[in-house]
Parts: sequence; C-alpha cells; structure tokens
Amino acid sequence: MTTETLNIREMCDAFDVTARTLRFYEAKELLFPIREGQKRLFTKRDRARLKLILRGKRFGFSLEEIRQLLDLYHMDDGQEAQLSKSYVLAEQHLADMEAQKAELEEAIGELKEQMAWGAKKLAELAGKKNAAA
Amino acid sequence: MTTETLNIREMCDAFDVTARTLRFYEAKELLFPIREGQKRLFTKRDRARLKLILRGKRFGFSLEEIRQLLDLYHMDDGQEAQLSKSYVLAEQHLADMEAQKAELEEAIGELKEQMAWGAKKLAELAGKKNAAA
DNA sequence: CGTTACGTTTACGTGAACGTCAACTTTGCT
DNA sequence: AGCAAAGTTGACGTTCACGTAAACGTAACG
Repeated sequence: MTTETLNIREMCDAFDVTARTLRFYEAKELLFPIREGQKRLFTKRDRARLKLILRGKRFGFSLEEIRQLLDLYHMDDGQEAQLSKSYVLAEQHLADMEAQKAELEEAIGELKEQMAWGAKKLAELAGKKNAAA
Repeated sequence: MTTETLNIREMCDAFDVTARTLRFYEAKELLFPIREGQKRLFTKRDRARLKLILRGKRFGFSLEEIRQLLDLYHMDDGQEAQLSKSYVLAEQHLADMEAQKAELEEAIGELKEQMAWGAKKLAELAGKKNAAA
C-alpha cells in the first residue's frame, strides 16, 4: 500500500506549501481533492497538478492562466471542444515560454559579463592592498 | 542632438509603462531621473536600468531584489565594499536564473509532449468526422 | 471523559505593485 | 491675460496570493 492519497499535512510537506495554499488552490479550482468525510485527500492527479502549478508560478504565470493550462494536462478523451481550446492556449504559452527562454539566456549572458567586470575590479583592489602591504 | 534625455511621456511610450509606474520606481529608488525644475528627465542610465527592471520582473524577481542587483550594473569604481556585496548577490541571482533555465527547458519539453498528445487526439476526432461524412 | 492533535470553514488582514482621482504648478500657445 | 496640456505630489483604492486568527468538528489516546 503505497499511500494512494495524501492528507493535507503530507501534501504540505511533500511540496513545501501551506495548508492555506492548498485550500486556496482548491477554492480557485486548481485542485480537486476528494473528501473522506470532511477531510481532504489529495490524489495522484492533484499531485501532478500541484507540481505544474508551482512550476507555472515560477515562470510568472498567474493562477488563472495556470488553471486554464492545466486542462490540457488532465484532459481525458471526449471533450473535443475543450481540447482544441486548450490546445490554442497551450500554443500561446509555449510561445511565451520559448521567448522567455531566449531572454533568459540573454540575461544570463549579460549578467556573466557584468560579473566578469566586477571580478576584475575586485582583483585590482586586492592587488592594490597587497602592493600597499 | 539625439535627445539625450526623455521626459516622462516619452519614457512611457518607449517602454510601455505608465507614468505612475515610473514615479513608483523612483520612489523605490530603482530610477533616478534628474529634475529640470519640477519635471523628471530620464537619462540613458535610467533607460538602461528600466530595461533591466522590466527584464527582472519577467523572471519573477521582486523590485527589491532587482534594486539590489542593479547596483552591480551601474557600479562606478571606488565602492569596494558595495562591489563585493553586489557580486555575491549576483552569484545567487545567476544561480537562480540558470536553475530557472533548466526548469524552463524541462517544462517546454513536457508541454510539447502534451501538445503532441493533444494534436493526435484532435486528428483522431477529425478523422471520425470525415469517416462519418 | 477530558484534552491533544489535526482538520475544517469563515472572515478579516497583509505586502507588492501599481491604478485612480483630486488638487496644484508650470509651460506653451493664442 | 487666458487657458489647455503636461506634469507634480499626496492619498486612497484595487488585485493577487496568500497569512492569520477565531470558532468549530472529530478522532484517538491515556
């Protein structure tokens, strides 16, 4: 029995989020934990979704944008209209992400340049100190 | 005379931000436009900084984080202590950005996979339609 | 049976990053 | 001189993504 579902505390620990966050995501219809009586039980699907949510956040997407994207990932067959809608959304997101990647690479390059300049300056200063001693 | 400085409106147009945003960034010490009487004049340095600010934002850094990073970029010689502090900060940011890049690449890969799956499903549905006709 | 732990709902609070509006100055026409 | 356009400083409002606290349910433990 490899604990098919997680309770809220286990979920928090597994993903390093607070219970409040999980409930908030449920309220926003990003997660759909099942209920055992009153309590929430997070399924494998919820875990997959949360992983994508947190990733989306790191890339600057809003929860609402993420919610829409998630539909593509857990789309079970038989929802033709939704599927093609999700597909278009995904294309847009993909474009965003590839643009972001390009810019990120540029930014990394520039930051490295600046750091090289800084390192040189620091070396010079260290040199002066030694010369003075 | 290639307009050495920009007034607030030109600055807004050039970077697609509002005047409120520029004043806000000044209040937060991210920009330092000079004053001609009462009015703000944005220099080349401000333009460079704003470009970095907007980029930083797209990568999910807070304005405060960005403010600290900017110091590395406009560091004039003669501020030894600050320089090495900025350098350390920059190293951290660089690490963040490279991690982000790696994750972004992974996410792009996965999204593409999902889209391929979606495309296949859509093709199947289109096939059924044709078969029915 | 009490209480301790864990979870729940409801509701108000918060910080970041601006938007919006009012009440001025200042500047440029005419 | 008159007046509109552009800019300024407060000051308050707003949205997002939660934090925090209160009041309650329930289940197990000693």
